[in-house]
Amino acid sequence: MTKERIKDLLDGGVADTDVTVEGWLRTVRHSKNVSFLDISDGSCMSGIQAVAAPELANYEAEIHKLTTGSCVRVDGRLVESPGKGQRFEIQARRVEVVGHSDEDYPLQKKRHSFEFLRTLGHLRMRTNTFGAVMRVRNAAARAIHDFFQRRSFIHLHAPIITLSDCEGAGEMFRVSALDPDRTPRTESGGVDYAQDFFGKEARLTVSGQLEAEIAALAMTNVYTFGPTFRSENSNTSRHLAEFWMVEPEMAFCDIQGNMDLAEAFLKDVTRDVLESCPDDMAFFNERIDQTVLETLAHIVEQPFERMTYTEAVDILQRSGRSFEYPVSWGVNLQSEHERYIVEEHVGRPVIVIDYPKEIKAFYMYLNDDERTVAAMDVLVPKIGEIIGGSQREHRLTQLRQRIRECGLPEEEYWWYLELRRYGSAPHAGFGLGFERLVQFMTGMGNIRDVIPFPRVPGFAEF
RNA sequence: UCCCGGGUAGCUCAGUCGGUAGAGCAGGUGGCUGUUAACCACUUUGUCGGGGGUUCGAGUCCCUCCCCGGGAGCCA
Repeated sequence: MTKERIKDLLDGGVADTDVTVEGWLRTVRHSKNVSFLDISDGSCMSGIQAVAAPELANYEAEIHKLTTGSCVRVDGRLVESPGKGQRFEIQARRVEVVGHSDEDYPLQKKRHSFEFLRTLGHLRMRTNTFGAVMRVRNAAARAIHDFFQRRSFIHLHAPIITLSDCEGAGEMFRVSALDPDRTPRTESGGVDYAQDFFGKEARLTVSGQLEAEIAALAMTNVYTFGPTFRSENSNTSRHLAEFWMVEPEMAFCDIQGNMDLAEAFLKDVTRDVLESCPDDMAFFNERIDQTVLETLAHIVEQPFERMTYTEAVDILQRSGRSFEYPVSWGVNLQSEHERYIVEEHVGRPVIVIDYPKEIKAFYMYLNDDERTVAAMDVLVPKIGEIIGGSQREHRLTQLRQRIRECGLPEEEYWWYLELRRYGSAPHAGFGLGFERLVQFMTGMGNIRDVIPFPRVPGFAEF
């Protein structure tokens, strides 16, 4: 008698062997002479059907009263199913009710709205969709580590708590051990953070990039894959207050090498997930977004288009389109502009580089034209920007100049500047929002449904 | 944060001109059946998102707040 996961039974089970499965009932169908239990253990899309006959000792007392959501352990014989709809089923020899489910179990056999399921964070993973999301998310995470490990990138654990507001990448959550009702004050009346836990004002990280640069200038190629926090009041289907970010950083690398890595990364990870989760992906293509497999095939098969910001502006201006936000050289590309270029003009992913320095961060490499920086955005259909990155400014003089131009306090970047004094090297990297990648690969419309426990303004339940 | 659209039974929704609320599903009871979101009959269930206002009377009209969705901004 072997205890196996349902996935393994359906993939490689041998008929007429004894098996044990443990899981939760998706549905139950009781007849007078037989009960059908659809058991799922989360290991794969489909469950397995167990058939229980009235001869079983606890049939009347327990089995016949089983309801959806109950947890059971079934010992029995794996047999070829005489019924339609499944290859194997289990002729139960023993059905143990591990955990009874009350009759007000909120998950029904019919389809639920994702909004409703969001209020059931403790149960929604038992549904088809969230099970599939969790498995694809897992496969994508593994694919990401595999991609970098194959290339000898070192996985860097960047800090969660940070003292620097460096990047200015967004509003940050404060971290404090002070009693909020009795905060110590300085003479000028402000909070005296010198008395706080770290002796300074501390926050949750918005990016591991600057720490990744430290590591790249010692280990050559590194990547971070960890949680990131933004306290912006963003109420959209693409933003979370807590999300996971992937940030590779490479020494001896310029914007071209950065683009090459980003493209290879998306292609490899996508291919990997398509191969490792065929059933889940078929489900998403059938029930969630009927173009998702086609879109992903494009990612894997077709080369990404590459263009400069200046060329993108030119395309938009000559498109004959009237955009809500007019296009001119120097303005940021809006969602509508990115979508036009990706979905209508090119029809496949696009990498845009060399943006005006005024609309990009201080740390980006100043190009020879002294008007643009070596920034890079990877744009994909529907999601828009999925990757943002740049070649970093590794020259001390230029970096100092840019910090001044951006009105940032030089002293707070002392270590970042020192990296440019002690063996600086050209380096580049990018950031990828992991949930946006999962959204893109599953076709799920709302980012709150591709993370197990979403944190957004006004909501952090479960 | 801004602009739209919503919030009615456990879920998904309908509710006409302002006249005191309905369907399907789920749950319950009974029946039937190697069933597949099973089926058939009967049946329980409502602070109509909260507060205020207009009115003889408000699910319906007005104000306000909260929440959800779509889009935008910010961004990943």
